[in-house]
Amino acid sequence: MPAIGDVARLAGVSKATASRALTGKGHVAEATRRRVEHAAAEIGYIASPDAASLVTGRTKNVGVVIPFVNAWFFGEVLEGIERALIGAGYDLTLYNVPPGGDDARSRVFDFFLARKRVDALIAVGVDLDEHEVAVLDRRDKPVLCLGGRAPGAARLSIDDRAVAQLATEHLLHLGHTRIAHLAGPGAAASPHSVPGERRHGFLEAMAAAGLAPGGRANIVETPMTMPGGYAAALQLLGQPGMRPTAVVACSDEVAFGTMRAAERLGIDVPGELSVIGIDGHEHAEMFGLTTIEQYPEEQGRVAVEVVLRLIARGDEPDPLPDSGAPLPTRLVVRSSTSRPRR
Amino acid sequence: MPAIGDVARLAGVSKATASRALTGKGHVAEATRRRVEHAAAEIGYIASPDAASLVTGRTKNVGVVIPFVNAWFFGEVLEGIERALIGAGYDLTLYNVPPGGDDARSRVFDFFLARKRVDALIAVGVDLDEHEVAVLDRRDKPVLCLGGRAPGAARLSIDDRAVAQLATEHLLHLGHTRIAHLAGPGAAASPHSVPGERRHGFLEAMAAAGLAPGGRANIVETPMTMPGGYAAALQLLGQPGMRPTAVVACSDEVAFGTMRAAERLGIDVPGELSVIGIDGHEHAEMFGLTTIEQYPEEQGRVAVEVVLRLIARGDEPDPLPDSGAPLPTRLVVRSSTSRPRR
DNA sequence: TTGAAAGCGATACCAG
DNA sequence: CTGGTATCGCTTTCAA
Repeated sequence: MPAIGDVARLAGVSKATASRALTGKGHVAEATRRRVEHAAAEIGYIASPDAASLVTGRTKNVGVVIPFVNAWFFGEVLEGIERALIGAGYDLTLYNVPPGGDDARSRVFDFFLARKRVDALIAVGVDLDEHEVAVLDRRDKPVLCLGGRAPGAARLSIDDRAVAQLATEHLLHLGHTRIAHLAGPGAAASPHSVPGERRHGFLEAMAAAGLAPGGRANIVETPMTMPGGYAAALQLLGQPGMRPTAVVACSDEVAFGTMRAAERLGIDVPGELSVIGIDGHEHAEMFGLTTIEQYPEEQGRVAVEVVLRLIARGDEPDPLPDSGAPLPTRLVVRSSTSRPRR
Repeated sequence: MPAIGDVARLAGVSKATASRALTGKGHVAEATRRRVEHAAAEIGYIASPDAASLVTGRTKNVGVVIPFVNAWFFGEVLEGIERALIGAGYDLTLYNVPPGGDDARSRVFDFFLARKRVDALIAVGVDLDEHEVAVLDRRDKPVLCLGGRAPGAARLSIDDRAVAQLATEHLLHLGHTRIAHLAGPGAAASPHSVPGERRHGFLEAMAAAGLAPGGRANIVETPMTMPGGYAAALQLLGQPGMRPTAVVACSDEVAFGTMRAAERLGIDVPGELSVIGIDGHEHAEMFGLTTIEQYPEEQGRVAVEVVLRLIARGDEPDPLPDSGAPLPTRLVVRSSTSRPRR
């Protein structure tokens, strides 16, 4: 296994020069650099990142903490992050931290992330507490939250409240008045979580239309999955009487479940029930789902961009793009929403 | 940032003893060990994995190469692998290598994996060529394939051919004779790929029943996604005449798309069309899909088990469990298959 | 059981 | 622009 000394010897230079030539840091005569590079190629030299990390303190490795891999939104984000990191020459170390898995979670933060294996952390859809941030901070590892929050950490996200508000307004403008919301887990309990913000946006839009919901029967919480949405929608639509004419689902997957439940119950969409989702899921078009698109893969890309800036910074101010403006979203109207039937 | 020297000093021992006490390798008096551990805890000592790797050559890190993150099967496998690795104290470095992304792929193998950052590689659903294996081999990194193949590497997989055969037989036994197959991409071109093996199993079962397909019209290749299955099924079912009465889909997602297409065309499932999938997707129950389950998360777990054995081995023979028997699968009959209508 | 010292493989400072 | 050398933090002989 050739080391840099071998390269140096073969090229007839010192290790120092070989290093400079290979890393590109420091000045080396063009001719020398070529000789070194040739030598390296010839013996198949590959630098040891461990040795380099040991002295530089940088690992060219970013950690990603994510609550699910197998949910569309998170999978897209992860792919986006991975692509961008690889493109920048960084490795991605994956930590799956599902909600409620507190033991696994503290293990990740106190054992894995406390070591110096990563240069930074991207936390996707997770709220970090002070202790967790402190662990990273003490080691000078920048933290970037995508979607979630962490005390004192950089943060990138869409405006969840505004998005839910817009979704609701879309239905209101169509003439609906009996609108229900399928909220994510913990929406009522954690007002600053993604489900909480979306629920808030829904309520705000309803209130602004003078439709303060009597009782909470028209908000049902559900896991943000298709079977979750299916079950919740059955519950919501099953009883006749004051059945809603429209549903704001907290995610496209929940919306798909809702459409499926409607079908099961013989309720026509959009004739008898309008459904709007949030996400821009890749299946939305196929199902004709009206939704508010966000762009998770692109979000992953941007997150990497920001985090690399955070790593490289010489202490510039806020490295967030667009001075921290929310990430872009877009309403896409399809065939799952229409005016309520007379 | 405390180093092992600090721990040693505080505990009143040498670095050597501190190291032995902390790593558990080598004999240390019980009393001494406790003193060292106390000292370490007191100053918040955390070992530098880089320094350790530099001398041991082990990184406690396993690379995972996977073609998709955002497809149910692969997401499950990835979660299973992650959980098992973390449980064993290993980091997981993720490399997403989509089919056809040859540039990205060679970058991963020749740049990222050629370095000594990982102790082993798990390749999920990817075939590796000799060069790619050689890169790892030369560095003594074991390779384990899950689903795919690599020359000379350990391999774990279900029996794809038998699975497709069984799926087809299920339909045959129900009395179907006009059975179509929605195959994965490259099924005809690459007989040893997963889609290829499944296609083969389908054809074998058909031939065994004396139903050698006239023409290839009853095998359509499609991306293994729901929209893919939808489009392919529209094409397959759209023309009346010799429309099949049953479909073997190469995956559950394709099966879902097929069911959706049938619905769109007003074809009743299972009355006019039986559909069987392969995977055991978490939505299968909700859609009433008959399928052959495999257990991707569990497969991930087993893969980790094997790969850790590969890393640790003192050159024992075949470290595959069950002497290389195929991974378990199970037929689950639901409401998407029935006897053909008279 | 413990300690002293020799590396592991690179980078970076300081001279020249 | 280039070379010598200290250094990063740990593990591991080799002796005691």
